[in-house]
Amino acid sequence: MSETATHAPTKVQLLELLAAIGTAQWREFAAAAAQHGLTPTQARVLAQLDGPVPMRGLAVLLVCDASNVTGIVDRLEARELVRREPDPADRRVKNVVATEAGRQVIRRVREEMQAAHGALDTLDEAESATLYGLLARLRPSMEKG
Amino acid sequence: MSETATHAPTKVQLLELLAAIGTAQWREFAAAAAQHGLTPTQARVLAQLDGPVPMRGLAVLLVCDASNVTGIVDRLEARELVRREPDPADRRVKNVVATEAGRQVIRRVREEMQAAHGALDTLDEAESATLYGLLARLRPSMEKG
DNA sequence: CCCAGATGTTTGATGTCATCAAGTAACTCG
DNA sequence: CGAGTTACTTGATGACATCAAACATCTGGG
Repeated sequence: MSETATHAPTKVQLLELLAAIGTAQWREFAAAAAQHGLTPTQARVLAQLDGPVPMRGLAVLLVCDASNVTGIVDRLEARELVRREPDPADRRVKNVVATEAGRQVIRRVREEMQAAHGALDTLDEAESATLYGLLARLRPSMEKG
Repeated sequence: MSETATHAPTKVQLLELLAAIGTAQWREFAAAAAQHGLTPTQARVLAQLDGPVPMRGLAVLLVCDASNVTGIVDRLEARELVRREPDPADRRVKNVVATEAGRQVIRRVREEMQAAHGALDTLDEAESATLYGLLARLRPSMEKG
């Protein structure tokens, strides 16, 4: 049998395993970002920019102070990966938009992440589906805090 | 049986889900650490200190420059959560040991993490075992990088 | 035994991220 | 309109992170 299911793990073991995988993934992301001269935080911001996002919105997404976002976007803008546009509806807000260069860079970072992940190929379709289902059930209570 | 298995998710979806759970877990860890006046990094160091660990060893565990560890341990030592002891076998190395206070603090941080995690109670034993098995298989290739 | 090279730790310079407090401009609503 | 909220920025400060360089100590081959 698939000896996938071993004995019942403790909560702690499961949490530690999740943590280990989480940090491994984070390190890969950081490494991929670094290859393009980005800090992990900068890459994270770029990853959020599907469309225009106000500064405040970024602060919410990153769960950090708004004043922090100013600096991060400053540095991204200095490298032309991002642009600040005035919001037509509210003159207080500035919307952040990825430039073409910015979109390309983050796309490459994502590609490298996937490439590095033959990891998932060790699972067949049924297993992926099972894993996905279990994790999806875990997610909401993990995010509640 | 468990109708946990939905349709086959894409690799990307699965990776994003893992990432979401990873950051949720990280944020909880950071929050728990903060309640005891620790930065996430400081808490992470304390978590490694089951026994004496040389500075260099910490740098390896944290995957960072050795000079960085100096500062982190300086701050922990200033708060008496940690001590530097000379290594009897090699006079170059200094072993870092958690003080009693240090052990207590990190124990509480861990407790708060678990408490916050009724998350895992949504899984029955069989499901936990399955999840653990699948994640355990994923882990090695994720860490290869 | 002894010296050249490797290793462990620290210091100093620099840059990014994080917070908080305060300031300015613009919106909202009674 | 004016009081209060909201969006963004600036400035101060502290924790991480890296690199380069200094220093003491270990190690191995001659």
